[in-house]
Amino acid sequence: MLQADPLRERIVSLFEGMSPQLRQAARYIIEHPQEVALVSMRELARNAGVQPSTMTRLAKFLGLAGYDDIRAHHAEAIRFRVDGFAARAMQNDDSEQDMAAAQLSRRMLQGLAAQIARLTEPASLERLASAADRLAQARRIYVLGLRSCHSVAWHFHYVMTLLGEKTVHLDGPADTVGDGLIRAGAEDVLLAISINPYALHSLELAQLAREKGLGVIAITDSEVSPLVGIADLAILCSTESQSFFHTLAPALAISEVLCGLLANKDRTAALAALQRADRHLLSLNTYATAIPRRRI
Amino acid sequence: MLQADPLRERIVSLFEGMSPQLRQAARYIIEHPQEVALVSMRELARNAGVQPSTMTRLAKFLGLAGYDDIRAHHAEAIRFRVDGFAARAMQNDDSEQDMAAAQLSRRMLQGLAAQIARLTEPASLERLASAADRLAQARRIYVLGLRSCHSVAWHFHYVMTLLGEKTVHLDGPADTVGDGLIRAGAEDVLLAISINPYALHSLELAQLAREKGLGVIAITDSEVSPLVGIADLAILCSTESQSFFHTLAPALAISEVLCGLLANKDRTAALAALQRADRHLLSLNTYATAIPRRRI
DNA sequence: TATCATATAAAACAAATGTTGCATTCTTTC
DNA sequence: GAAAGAATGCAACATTTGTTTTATATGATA
Repeated sequence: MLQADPLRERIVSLFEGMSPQLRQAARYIIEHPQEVALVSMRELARNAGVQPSTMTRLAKFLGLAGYDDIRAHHAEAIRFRVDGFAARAMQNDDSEQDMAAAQLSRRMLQGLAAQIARLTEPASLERLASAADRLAQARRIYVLGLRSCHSVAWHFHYVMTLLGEKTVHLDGPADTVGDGLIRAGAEDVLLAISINPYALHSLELAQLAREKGLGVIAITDSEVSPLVGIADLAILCSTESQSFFHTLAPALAISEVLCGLLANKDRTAALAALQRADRHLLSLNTYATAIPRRRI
Repeated sequence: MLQADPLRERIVSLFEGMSPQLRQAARYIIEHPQEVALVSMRELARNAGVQPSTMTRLAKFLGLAGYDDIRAHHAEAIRFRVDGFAARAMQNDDSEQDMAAAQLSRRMLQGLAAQIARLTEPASLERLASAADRLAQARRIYVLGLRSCHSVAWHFHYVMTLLGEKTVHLDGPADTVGDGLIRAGAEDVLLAISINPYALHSLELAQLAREKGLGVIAITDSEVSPLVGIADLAILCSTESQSFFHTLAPALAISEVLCGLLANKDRTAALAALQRADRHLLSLNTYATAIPRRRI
C-alpha cells in the first residue's frame, strides 16, 4: 500500500472510463489484491460477482495481454513483500516517537479490535444466539437507543428494514420517543441499547415495555447495568477506549451480528428481500452508479 | 513463519522416512513456501526438479487428500501474514449454508476485529492524523452521512457536541438535509461519510460543498469511491462482513479515533468541556443514577 | 543371478482454467 | 420510435491443471 504499484494506479486512473461490470471487477481486485494471486480467475470472478469473461475484458481494457498478467503482477507483489512487511513494522516503531497522533490512533484501534475479538468468547456467542432466536420469534421488534446509543439503534433498524417491516425504531422529536410502543404487546420484543451513563428515558421505556408484557433484550455495558434487571437477556459489550470518550464500536458490532444471525435464519428469504430493496432504491435513483453530477 | 506451522513441522518430522524424490519435493516446498501458493503444481514440480506426480504422492504421504491441501495451507499462511491476524476472517463462504449461529457470530466478529486492526497500517494512521489536523483547523465541521452512514455521522456529531459547538449535522426531514450548508464557507470543512452503494445525495452535497470552497474529508470504502475524487483527503475503511450486509464498525471506529485525536489536541479544554456537558445533563436529570422507577 | 518389492518416469485422464465468439440486453443518437 | 452501438451474459473452445494408471528402472534379498 505504501510502495508505488503501477498496475493499481493504472486501474484507479482508468476506473472512471470503465463500464459497470468492469468497475465491479476492478474494485474487487483493488480491495483484495492478495486474493488475485491466491485463487483462480473463475473463483475471483465469482467472489467479485462478475462473469469470468469480465476479468479477461478488464485485463485487455488495461492494455494487458490477458488475465494472467494481472495475476502475475499480484503474485510478484506478494513475493516482493515477503520481508517488506517486517521492515515496515520496524519503521513504524521508529517514527512512532514523534508522531503522537499516530500512536494514539494505533492504541485506540488496537483496543477496539481487541474488544470486538473478545466478544467471541463462548458466553457471548451463546447470548447472541439466544437473542437472535428471541428476536426471530417476535412479531415485531421495537428498537430503542437514545443519545450516544442512537447510532446503534438506528443502524440495527436500518439494516432490518432492508429485510422487512419487522422493526419499529423508537425515536422522534417533541418527546414522542415512546409513542411507538402504543400498540406493542406480549408478542413483541424490545431491543434496548444503553450504556453508562444510562439515559433515564431509555430505562423508563424499557420498564414500561416490560410491564406491557414485551420481551426485553438489552445491549449494554455491564453486568450491573440497570438494564440487566429489566431485560430477559442482556448482551454485554465493553465501551472503554483509550480516549476521553466511550466507544460504541463493540455495541455496533453486536447489533450487526444480530442482523446477520437473523438474516441467516432464512437465507433465501433474506436474499429475496434484499433484492427487492435493491430494486426499489434503484428505481428511486437513490444510489449513484456513475460519477456524480450535481443536479442544477 | 513466526507462528507454529503444523504442516511444515509434519513435513520436517516425516522427512527421514521419505524416498529421494519425495525428499527433493519436500525440501523445495519447505524452502519456498510462498511459491507453493503462487504457482501451479506442475510449475512447482518443474522448479523443484521433480515429476508432477511426486507432488501428489507427497501430499498423500503426508496424510492429506491431495496436493490442493498443500496449496490451500500455504495460501492461508500468506493471507495470515499479510492481514495480521485477519487470517481466518476473509476466507469466503462455500459451506456456511446452515452454519451454527455461534460459528457465524464468531466469524463475523473476528472479521470485524481484523478489519479494525488493519486500520493501524502506517498509511491509514497518517491519513487519520492529517484529517484530524484539518478538522481541528476548521471553523466549523459539517457532518454528512446518509442512509447506512447516518449512524456514523450522527455518532461523530454527538460526541463532538460534548466538546463544543463546532459541528453541524447535515440531516433533516422534508428534504432539508443540505440546508445546513447555507452559511458554510471556505473556512469550514465537510466530513462526508459514504460507502458503496453511494447515496447520490451525499455525493451531490459533497460536490456542492467543494464548489462553495469548503475542505472535504471523506470516510469511504475504496480508492475508487466517487468521494475520493471530490475530497481533499479520504480515509478508507473496509466494509466487508461475513454476512449479507456491509459493516460500519470500521467506519465508526475511524470516526471515534478522529474524535479522540481532536480532543487530544487540547486535553484540558476537552476535559473542561466534558465536565460542563456533564453538569448540564445532570441538571436536566438526563441520566439515571439509581435503578429506574417510572414516572407516573 | 533371479526374484521381488519399491521407486520413479511417462502417459492417459477427467476436471478446471482462461479465452473467445455469439446472442441478448441495455443505451444512446438521430 | 427506430437503428446503431456498447455492454453483458452465456456457452463452446482449446489449454492446462492435478490425479491416476501403466510401464520402466532400481535395489535389496535369497
